[in-house]
Amino acid sequence: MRNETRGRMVAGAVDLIRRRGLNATSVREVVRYTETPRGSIAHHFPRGKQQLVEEALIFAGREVSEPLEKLVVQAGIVAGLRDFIDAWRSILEQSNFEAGCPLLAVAVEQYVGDDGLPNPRIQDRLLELVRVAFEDWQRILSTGLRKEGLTPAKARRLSALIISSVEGTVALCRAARSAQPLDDIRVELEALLVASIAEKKA
Amino acid sequence: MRNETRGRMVAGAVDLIRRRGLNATSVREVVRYTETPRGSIAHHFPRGKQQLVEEALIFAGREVSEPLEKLVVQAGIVAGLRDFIDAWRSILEQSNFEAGCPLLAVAVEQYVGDDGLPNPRIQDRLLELVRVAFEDWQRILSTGLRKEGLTPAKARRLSALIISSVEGTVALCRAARSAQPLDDIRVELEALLVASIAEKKA
DNA sequence: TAGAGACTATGCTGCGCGTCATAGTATGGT
DNA sequence: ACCATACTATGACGCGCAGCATAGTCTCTA
Repeated sequence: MRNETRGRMVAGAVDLIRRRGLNATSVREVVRYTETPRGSIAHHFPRGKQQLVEEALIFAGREVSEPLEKLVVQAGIVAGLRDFIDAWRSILEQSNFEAGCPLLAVAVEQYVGDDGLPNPRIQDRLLELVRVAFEDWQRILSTGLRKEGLTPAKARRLSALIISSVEGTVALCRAARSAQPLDDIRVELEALLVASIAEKKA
Repeated sequence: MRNETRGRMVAGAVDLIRRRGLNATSVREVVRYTETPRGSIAHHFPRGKQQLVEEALIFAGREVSEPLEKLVVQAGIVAGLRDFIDAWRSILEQSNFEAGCPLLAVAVEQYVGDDGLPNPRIQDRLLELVRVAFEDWQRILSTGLRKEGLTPAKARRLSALIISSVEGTVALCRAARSAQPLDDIRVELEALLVASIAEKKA
């Protein structure tokens, strides 16, 4: 009967990974945090923590890509960029600069199992999910840029710059406890986009 | 007494945090990894893991800023950027895309102590060190940009863009197991720098 | 050459972890 | 009424962890 408990657990895992990172997020903590029954974790996620994290990454990726795709298609790449950045600013400010991007957290850590050793098998699987999510975002931005007349290569490079600089800036903002870096790169990225589009149209 | 053990421990902590992240790096693992005596950890770092990590962050920050400053002063900002990016590419490729930036790792996680809970006191101290290191890098790049005639505000924004995009890209490269994103942003960042400088001189 | 201070060896405590096993409860269909 | 199935409750197991304490060893100097 597809209970809501499962969804709460996934969303809670996303939120904890955002804040603490991958290895600092234990399944027991997810259970406490979401006030869900501890006994249900093995029931809903028979493959344990690995499965919970996998679903969290997929969920987190979609949470970004779905609204982004809608906006880029409807309002164009510049509006899409602005919204992309604003969304991250909200996450930062509403968490008092304690929350970041769960995908970045997984990309920067290595999964270490209960034996205290990195598990390459699981690590590869998680990185694959991170890669797919980032590629998805990049595809969306890239498509929007090509609609403005940019070449595929230029669109690929610019969308890579957007994603990596925003991801990096979110981390910088956490360290600085300020959204200033986000404002700074927003100005530069917008100007760069506008210039690249104008140049192509000339 | 000129003991090398201490230095090996700090360097080992840097390397492990680079690969695994902050919370996946245990003091005992540092000792195993560096083949240093376990009993010496409490001797050289009386404040325990916190102190070891603090020194690792300072060390890692300097490891970047010192060669960067030299190069920017001697060869200018464009050469500095190129070298900055090349250095990160080396770290990625020589580790088979398993190592990243230890500062970023700390910025993205929360320090969780042996009680399994985040420790805000220690977290604040670590974030402060990360902030200082990033600010140092930014100061160096910013100074190089102002020497080319850019305004302070523009120099601040561009240097923020450089640092955050490179940091973000290093993470993306780990997920993609490829240096392609780094090449992509290098092209765009160099073009942006050259254009910004030329525009100012006109 | 003897002693002091720097360094190393090793075991203990208490804790949280992920996983598994077992038992209990609720609910919907027949 | 019954029972299968979905879900929840709880405890045990073995592990690695950080921190600490105690005892042993080395080395430089006085």
